[in-house]
Amino acid sequence: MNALAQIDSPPIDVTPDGSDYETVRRVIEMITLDYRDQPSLEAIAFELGQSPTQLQKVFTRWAGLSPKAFLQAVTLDHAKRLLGKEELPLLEASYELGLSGPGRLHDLFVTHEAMSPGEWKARGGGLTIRYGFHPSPFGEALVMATDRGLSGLAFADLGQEQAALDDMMRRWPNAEYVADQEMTASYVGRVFDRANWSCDRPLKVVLIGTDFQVRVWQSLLKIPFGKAVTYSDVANDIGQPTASRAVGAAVGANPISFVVPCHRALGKSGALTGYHWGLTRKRAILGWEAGNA
DNA sequence: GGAATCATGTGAT
DNA sequence: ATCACATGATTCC
Repeated sequence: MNALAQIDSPPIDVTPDGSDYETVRRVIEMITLDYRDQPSLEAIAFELGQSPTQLQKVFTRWAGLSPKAFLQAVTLDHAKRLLGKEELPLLEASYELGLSGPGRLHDLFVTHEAMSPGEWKARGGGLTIRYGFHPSPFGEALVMATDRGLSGLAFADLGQEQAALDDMMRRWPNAEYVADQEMTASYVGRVFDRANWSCDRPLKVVLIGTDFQVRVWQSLLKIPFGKAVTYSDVANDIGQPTASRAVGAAVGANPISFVVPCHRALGKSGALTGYHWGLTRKRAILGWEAGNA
């Protein structure tokens, strides 16, 4: 092999193929679980059966940060910095439930559309939802879409795909589900490849939830890339300052992870309080954003 | 710094 | 009605 062979993978941007994530996931897990004894890079590499340099390389390619810098990026200290910086762009054009409207709400250009109350009550009845699994930078992604747009995005660790699918199907039990990898594949490229983010055609997203939930999710969409807010910030933003706990519940019910950036909601102390698809993944996404901001 | 405790709004049963 | 929460503030160690 010649010297060029080692740059066979394009250095531009993160590869959307999910191959690095399993490694990264375990590193993050070890670092945060045993943060008391601060395992060295060597110790981690040994545990994973890899050489330190190899590990370093994989991690940096994935995160845009060295493991050390990454670790720093997910500490309380840094999280607090993400918080204080920017207020939500208070109450920009509000959207009526059931009405659709475009808006520049995310670095990923998104138009969202909410279900009408009637459609919500039907629990997905009369709706056809197509779904498929695809590798993503954060593990296997389950993508769901109606003919109106993206309606669900979930993550699964290896072997947990069925559980993720069950979880998602429970939300709209009366919908008809059709496996359709081909159809969902187009969304994966749009969502996980940043090169496609700020381009011509906005990503269409369908918010299926109660009135309150949809308001919370719309609020989340306003948080810029690499920034974060607290649950009470969101509560304020939707005009119910005492409802921060309810906001937490609604954030937790977010069906379109990553696109609706529920990972950018933190506790007031800056602590990562919870994530439906695992705290490790929340750290991973936040850290990845820190490295790619 | 925690741990315990309270007020709290929403959504599911 | 009642219960479980991805909260937050307060009040103790």
